[in-house]
Order: sequence, then structure tokens, then C-alpha cells
Amino acid sequence: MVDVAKAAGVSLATVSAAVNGSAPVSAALKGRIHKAIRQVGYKTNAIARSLKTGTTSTIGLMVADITNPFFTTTIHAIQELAHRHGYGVMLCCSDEDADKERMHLRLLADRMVDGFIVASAGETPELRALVEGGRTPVVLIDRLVDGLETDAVVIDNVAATRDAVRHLAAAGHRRIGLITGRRTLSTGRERYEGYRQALEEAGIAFEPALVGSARFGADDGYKAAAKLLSLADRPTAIFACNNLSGIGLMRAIHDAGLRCPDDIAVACFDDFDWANVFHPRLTTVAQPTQAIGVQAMLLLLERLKDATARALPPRVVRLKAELRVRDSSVRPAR
Amino acid sequence: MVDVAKAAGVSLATVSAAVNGSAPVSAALKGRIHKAIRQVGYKTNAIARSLKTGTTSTIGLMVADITNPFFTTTIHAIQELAHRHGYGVMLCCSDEDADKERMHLRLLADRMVDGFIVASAGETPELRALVEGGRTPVVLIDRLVDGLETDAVVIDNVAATRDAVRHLAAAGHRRIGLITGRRTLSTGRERYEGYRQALEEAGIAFEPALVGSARFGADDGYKAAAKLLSLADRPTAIFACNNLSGIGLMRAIHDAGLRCPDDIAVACFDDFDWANVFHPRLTTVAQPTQAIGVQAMLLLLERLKDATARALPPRVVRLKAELRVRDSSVRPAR
DNA sequence: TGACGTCGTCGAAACGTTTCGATACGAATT
DNA sequence: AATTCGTATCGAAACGTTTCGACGACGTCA
Repeated sequence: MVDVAKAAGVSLATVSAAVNGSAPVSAALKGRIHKAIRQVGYKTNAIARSLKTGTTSTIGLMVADITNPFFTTTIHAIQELAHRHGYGVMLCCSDEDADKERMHLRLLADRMVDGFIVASAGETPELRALVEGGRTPVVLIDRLVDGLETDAVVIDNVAATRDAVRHLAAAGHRRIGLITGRRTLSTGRERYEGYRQALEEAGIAFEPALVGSARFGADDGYKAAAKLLSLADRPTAIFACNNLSGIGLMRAIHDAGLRCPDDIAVACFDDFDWANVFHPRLTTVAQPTQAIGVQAMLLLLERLKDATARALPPRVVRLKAELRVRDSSVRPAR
Repeated sequence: MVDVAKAAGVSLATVSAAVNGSAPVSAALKGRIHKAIRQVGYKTNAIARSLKTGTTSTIGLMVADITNPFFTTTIHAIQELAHRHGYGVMLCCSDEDADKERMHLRLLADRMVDGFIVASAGETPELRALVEGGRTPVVLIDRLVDGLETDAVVIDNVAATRDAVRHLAAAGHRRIGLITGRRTLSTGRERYEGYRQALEEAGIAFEPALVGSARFGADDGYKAAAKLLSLADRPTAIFACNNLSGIGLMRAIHDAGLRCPDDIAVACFDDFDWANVFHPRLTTVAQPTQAIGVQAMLLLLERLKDATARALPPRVVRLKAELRVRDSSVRPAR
């Protein structure tokens, strides 16, 4: 920039003003300056600017599993919107590990990101400090964390799960199994609650033996499912609380020599492209993944753009998920 | 840091030396300084450091489709390794659009990332300038770009496709269709070449009508597949050059009232978890996605770590893909 | 005992911006 | 003609580090 100033025969301050439009500059000088910029091949140094302004035009995005299609489309939406507003996205993945998450949050904070969007793997001092510090806006996605008062966008897990299990009950199933996720996560708890509600609604007694627990991951899902399937009086329908355990469930069914939906009905959380093309076509709870990303980024942008919005009380947006009934949950007519 | 210096009663330079170990500091002072750091709650400002040192400890990662499981596991591997070496990852997604890619490359360059890993959607002046500038190391993944002399890690697409098509031919198919990707991409060209080679090897005449073209995307794949299936003398087997067109292909088969593998055999590029659990279980060419990420990051780290490696001639690593034969490509015995 | 390294510490410059207050100048107002 | 005002420009300080050269103290060797 100093070279540009020299080449154009003006002061540093004027060049800065011309580049950023932060102060009036006469047309003549503007012309000279832009010519000089091209001549010198000047590119503004974002680091220096960040140091001075205290903002990096970068947001930190922290997800639990970048390999999961659910997060993937959400990330995509966030990125798209962020870039359109001139923000870069620094991506971190906790692999559902709270310690990794802490490390990455520190990394992001060190890099002075302007804001955070995080799908937390669990409450940590770092996350709490971030939120309570109030210096950097934080938007939670997918998972709420207890006692953390900040913006968030999640779905109505209770209702979504209730709908799905209700659907199974309506099809005549009385022994409905559940493969639940980690109960330390709000999603895990809420989906469990939805299951209980649906059972109660249908007048089915809750039976602890019918709920298997899988931390996230297809292999865990497999084990939990295998256990349910080996029960003497095994369930006639199973709901899996996320897509990975859904995969595990399907594998377990296959390995047990059972057929879906003939021998056992299946539904699971999280829709994906393939669910609709291979067999059995899977009944799923489709989350509005795109909308989650967009909403989260919009909330963040509001806080980022004008200082007054910084002080707004936390807003939590709850979106609705949609039950997509396909073959896996309905026994074929014979 | 100035506060720390004041609190510890030492100079700024000494604090810096103590923090970074860049110069000897007596044990006594070290103690005082660290105590002061805790007292003051000092956190090093990465931006200021970057400005001074000219490095950001951040790499730019540019992929074509973040929604695609292929890229997703590669990204994951890159991230993991990057973080372990203290690098942050700035993720951009071009959506297979060269213009978007240009924009994002500029964004990354402005942010002064220390290195790039890019799956390019096509040659652009920005990418070329980056590579030829030689200031920032670039490693290409998945796709080579013509005339760009830089590190790269790709797979042997010719061999992989040849193997897959050979497998179809060996099963007795003589009319083997191809759904090819964009020929502007090295992957598209190479896979096409593999197809030709396999045909020739099997003594099958090449028939232009049997190759459909799909830019990436499931819908394109669907259209291309539908066209092939509506041929009077339609192919008895089809190979799809990527996972998305594979999905489209399966949908098209279903909509045409055909069954796979009974009526038509299918194989496609890119393996994914689900391929092995739903029916028909898909025959795929499994890329070593994890290894691609690891290799790419290793190449980049070498260039990043020591200055002498900067001058090394470009290295391109070619990994092997693996054909996973499952149900979709073999007609069941009757 | 004097010259000479070595070790530990420090002051100050530098990285490339932004921004504040000062200044210059012509036009508008009295 | 003197005052005021707005506009355009500039000089210089500041952001928070790193790093280079200088410097004093101390031990070692001739």
C-alpha cells in the first residue's frame, strides 16, 4: 500500500480511503490510485487489516461429524451464505469428542474468528467461557447445551420422534424398539422423550429392554440392534435415533437373517439421497438440514453486522422435521 | 503481552522469548513470566503474530462438492492431520463451478493461507498464478489440471475403470454403457479412457451411442441413464463414472421398470457405507479417500515445514482404487 | 590481569493496515 | 473583506507481535 501511495504520489491515508471508501476522495485521485494499484499489483493484506480493525471476517464452524450427510448439507448452506457476505469459514470437527472440541474451540478463538456456529459434543469450560464472555457471538446448531444462554437453531426432536413412533404404532406394532443416541446430548434426550410420549399415547407400556443405546456410530448401532434382535420376544419395529445407527440396524437385521419390512419394520432419523433409491426404501425423519444452516448463519450475521444486535437476548429457533414414510416401515400386503 | 511484561517486571522481548522459546531465558524469569501470564489471563494474538511472521498456520482447502461422501472423508483426513500439526483449515466449496472457485481462491489468498489443497473444478488464471507464483505451495487432489506443475495426489482412474468394465465384460456383457463425467476434468477423461481400453481388450467395438454424458449431479445422471435405457438395443450393463450419477442411474432403472441386477448390471465409481447394506448391494470402485487426504496433507506439510523442500520438483502420487464386487453387477443364478 | 566468549536481558524497529486530528483551500455567508 | 464551513488531503500514532543488534555481567583462558 505504501508502494501504491508512492506510485500515485499521494499519502497512505488517501489510498486507504480510496480503497475502502471510508472517506471522500476526489475523482482525479481515485483514478490515479486505482491505476497505481494495478501497476504495482497491490493486494490488500487481510492480516494487517484484521490486526488494526480487530475483525477477521471469518467464522468458526464446529461440527461433530463431518462425514455425516446431515452435517454436510448444513455446512454447505452455512458456507454459501457466509461467503456471500464476505466471510470465510474455518471448519473444525470434534468427532463427537468433547476434548477435541475444546482444543478446536481454542484454536478458533486464537485465530480470532468473528463468530461461532457449533454443534457441540458436550458442555465444556471453553464453550461456556465463549458464550459468557459475550465478546464473540455463538450460535448453537442441532444440539442445545444446558444452561448456555445463546442463539440456537435446532429441530423439534420430541415431536419428530413422536410422529415417527406414532406411525409405527398406527401400523399395528406394539413392541417397538428404540436405538437411542447419547443421552448427554439434547437430541438424545429429546428423541427419547418423543418415543416415550408416543408409546404412552398409544397405550403401550414402556419396556426398558426394548431400548438399546448407541453412542453415535454405525458399529455401535449394529451392536445395539443385534441385542434387540436377539431378544426372545423381539420387537416387531425399531426406530433408530440417527442415520448411522440406522445403517447399523439394517446391517444387523440382514445378518440376523431377517428381512425388512417383512419381518421387522424400520424407521430412522435423518434422510439422505440414497434412502429413496435402494431397497428397502427407508422411512426417515427428514431434518431441514439446509434451513438449519441458513437460519444459523442468519442469526450470526445479525449479531455480526450491527453492534446493537449484540445485546439482544438469545433466540432459539426450532424447526420442524418431516416424516417420510417409505417401504421400510410398512409390511407389504400379501 | 505488554501487560504481562509490566506485571512480571521484564521487557517485552523477554516475554516473547519465554513464550516462544526463541531465545534463552533464565529459569527465574521464566517462572515470573508464566505466573504473570496466568495472572493477566494473557492469550497470544495469532493475528499480530501472523502479521509479523508472514505465516498464518492455516491452510486453504478447496473442494468441488462438500456434500459428496468422497470429498467428505478426504476432508476429514486432511483436517485431522492439519490440526495435529497446528494448522487450521479454511474450507471452501466450488460446487463444480470454476467462477466460484476463482472467487474462493482469491478469498483464501487474501487471508494469506500458508498452503492450498485443491480439487479444482477447472483451470483458472487464479489457480495458475498461485502455482506459478511459487510463493504458496499448492497440492492438487482428485483432479490433475493440464500444464500445472505442482504436487498432486490422484488415483489411477484408467486402471480403476478398466478393471470395473473388464469385470462387466467378464460376466458376459457385450453391450456395456458408460455414464461419463465432465471431460474437462482429468478424472472424466481418464475414466473414459479406461472404458475404451477395457472394451478393446475384450474385443468389443466401441459404440458412441452407449456413452451418456452427465456433468456431476444425480439429476444429470438420471437423464443420461434414461436415454441409454430407452435405446432400442439397450445396454445390458452400465458403468457410472461417479457416485452421484450412480444414484441417478439406479433411479432411472427403477423408473424404467427394470430390475438390477436381473435386467441390467450396474457398477459405479465411489464407494460409500450404504452401498453395502441396501439392495441391490452396489458394485463400486472404492477410492482410498482417507489415504488421498493423508498423502495430500503430508506433501503439503513437507513444503511448509522446511524451506528447502519448497524448491523440490513437483511430485504426483497416484494411488490405487479397489473394485468391490457386490450384487448389482452379477446376474443371479437361476 | 586483560582480552574474549557466552549468556541473559533489553530497547526499538518493523510487519501493513486504519483512523484520528490537523491542515489547506475554495465557496458561501455575513 | 472577514468569518465560517465543508471538502479533500495528509502526518502520525496505533494494533500486538517478533527479532535484531546492543549491552552488561560473568567465567575462562592465556
